[in-house]
Amino acid sequence: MNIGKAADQAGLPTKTVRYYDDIGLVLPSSRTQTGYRNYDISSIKKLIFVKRARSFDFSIKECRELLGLYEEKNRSSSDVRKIVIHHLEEIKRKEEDLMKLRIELDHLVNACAGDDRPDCPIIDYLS
Amino acid sequence: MNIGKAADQAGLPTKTVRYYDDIGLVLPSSRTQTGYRNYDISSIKKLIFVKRARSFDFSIKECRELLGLYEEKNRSSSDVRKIVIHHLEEIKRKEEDLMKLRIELDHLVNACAGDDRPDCPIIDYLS
DNA sequence: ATAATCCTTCCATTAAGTGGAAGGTCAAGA
DNA sequence: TCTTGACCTTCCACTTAATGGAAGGATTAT
Repeated sequence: MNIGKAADQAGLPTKTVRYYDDIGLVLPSSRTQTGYRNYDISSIKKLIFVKRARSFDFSIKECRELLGLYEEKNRSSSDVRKIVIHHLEEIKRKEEDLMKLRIELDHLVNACAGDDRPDCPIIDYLS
Repeated sequence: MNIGKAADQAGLPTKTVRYYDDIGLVLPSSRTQTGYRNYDISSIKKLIFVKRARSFDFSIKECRELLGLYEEKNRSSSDVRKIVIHHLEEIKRKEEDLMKLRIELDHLVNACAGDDRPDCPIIDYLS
């Protein structure tokens, strides 16, 4: 399958699939004599796997590790779990940070009249 | 004041202050004959302003707008408020996205035994 | 005088792609 | 057979908001 079809199957932009090849994340199964990338079912499954993992906000580095475990048939599920838990902690941390920001910004917005006068508690707060 | 002192006063790395000059966000008040940047009180206040705004996760572009309003003495507070509300919406959106991710990942982690067997609902889910 | 500590500019790197240019390939129709 | 259009290729630049380092000039302290 050509890269365009493969990208369609995986639901990824062609550019991204090419990029994943460039960085050695998901390689095409072969190349034609004229240099066209070929993707077989197995490589397309890997593209889909990466797409899902990315949608969970796993970094490319983490996707690489997960993909390794995906292919490793005598993996330990604990290895997978470890990566996901680590990522989960990261997400929780970010979520808390955002919550704090939201609360502070909410206060500022509520304190600001938002009219045509220059007096602004937001500007004051940032000064 | 030299850039090092100014950076200290603002609580920013020297590199960052130089970067803010490069992108025209906060310019030094002058330069010495030999090219050293000079920062006066007013420019240091701007650095501090930007530092605070960045800590609220405002983008450089937004900081530029806020800084413009900070300096504009006959601004309308509604203009400030508009920017902050927009940013707040963005933060709320991100927060919700993260919450959804966290919940899904939580489910996956709980479903995974995390032992030395290869069977893994997480991998299955991503496949 | 010289060493230490500043400062300067410029270039590369980070993450994860995206956009575009220049050019090669392939399949279909006239 | 020629050509047109839709593919495909590689390469380079750009995005965000800095950060790291190299090479070299300026200032300060001893």
